[in-house]
Amino acid sequence: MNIYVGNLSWNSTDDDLRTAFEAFGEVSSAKVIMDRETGRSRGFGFVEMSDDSAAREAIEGMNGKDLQGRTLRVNEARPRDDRPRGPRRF
DNA sequence: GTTGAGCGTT
Repeated sequence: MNIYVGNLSWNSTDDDLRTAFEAFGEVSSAKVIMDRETGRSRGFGFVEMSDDSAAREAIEGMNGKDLQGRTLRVNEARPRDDRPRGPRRF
């Protein structure tokens, strides 16, 4: 189960996400997306959980919650292939 | 020591 987590604080890290979601179940993977060009946080991330039911509980439980002063936006993630990632056009 | 809507580098 892939989970999208948005509205993160810019100093939030992967471990912050993992720790926050491990309260609801087993977190297989947690990652905060950083801007590849600037190296700074983009303010959102993804959490992958093994148990789907725990993931849904985490979504309902973490959505609207507060992490490092920012209100979280939690939802089920979309497939990655949904967006082109090829060479940037000018 | 900057900024604030969104869906990730493999």
